[in-house]
Amino acid sequence: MYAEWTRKEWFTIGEAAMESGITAKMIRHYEQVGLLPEANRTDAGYRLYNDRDLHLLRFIRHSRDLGFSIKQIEELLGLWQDKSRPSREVKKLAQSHLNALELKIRELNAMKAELERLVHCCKGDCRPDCPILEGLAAG
Amino acid sequence: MYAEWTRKEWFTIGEAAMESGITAKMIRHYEQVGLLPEANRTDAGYRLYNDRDLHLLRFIRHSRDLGFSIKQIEELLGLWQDKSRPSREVKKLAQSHLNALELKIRELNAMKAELERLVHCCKGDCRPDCPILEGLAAG
DNA sequence: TCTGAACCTTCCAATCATGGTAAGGTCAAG
DNA sequence: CTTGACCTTACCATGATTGGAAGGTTCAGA
Repeated sequence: MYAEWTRKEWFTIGEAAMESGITAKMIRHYEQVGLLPEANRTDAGYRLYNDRDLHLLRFIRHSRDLGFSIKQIEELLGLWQDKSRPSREVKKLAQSHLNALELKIRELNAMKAELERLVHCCKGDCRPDCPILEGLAAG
Repeated sequence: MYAEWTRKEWFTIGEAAMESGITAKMIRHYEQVGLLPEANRTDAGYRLYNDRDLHLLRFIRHSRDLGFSIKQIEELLGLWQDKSRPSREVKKLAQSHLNALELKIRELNAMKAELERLVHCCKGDCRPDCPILEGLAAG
């Protein structure tokens, strides 16, 4: 009955993709750019992933979901694997990304406000008068 | 005294760049991808721009500032130059971009909220315990 | 008239994360 | 033994922008 208690040990890239939520395409890409170590291979050359690898992939996916760049994730991975990191460094990195996010949000909100203003002024009927175009022409 | 009342008629690409706020590099690029018509040239091959061109460039710049894509600006320019457009079409285009903006803002705000949560939990000192890394590892 | 700085030209390449395709090898089930 | 679903590599495309290289032009000052 041992087998029933043993989890699957090795996963193909497709299975790893399903498990992690990262496409097989991107997993290969991450390996190529050095974000991931070279994967184990079968004799035929198929990539094989184990639980540790999946853990890593999930970490990457969650980092991407929060909008971290590949370069930042590389740093995060380094800190994650360094058991003696000062949490200060992680926080600094996260805070810096948070600032970038906030800046981007402010920019988009400014665009949104201005665009809303124009859109609300435009009747949107069959006639050609259009405050949106006038606004774009005038600045 | 005629000259005093006559504005400058022709601008080099560098001057047009200063006037419009679009870099010379991008003006050439926009011409190449068909957003701008081919510019007039001097005998030596230098591009020349007049007031109409500058007006066009400013329109493009304001559209970019509101986050419209090149393809959308192409459509906006078509509508702008079509004196018989129905304003409905302009409004539809603008509204669609507005929706995209709002979606993006929601996504970024979700990232921001989650990241803020993690950052607030992290002491950021010299010790290795880090809720940020734990959060990324756990999802 | 020469010279040098500040322009201009074209072409090619990089960025970032992702998607797509093609041409081929591998594997398990029928 | 075939079929279909997987895997492999390699190359190209997206979108907006930026960068550089290598070379021609313009203009002001010596």
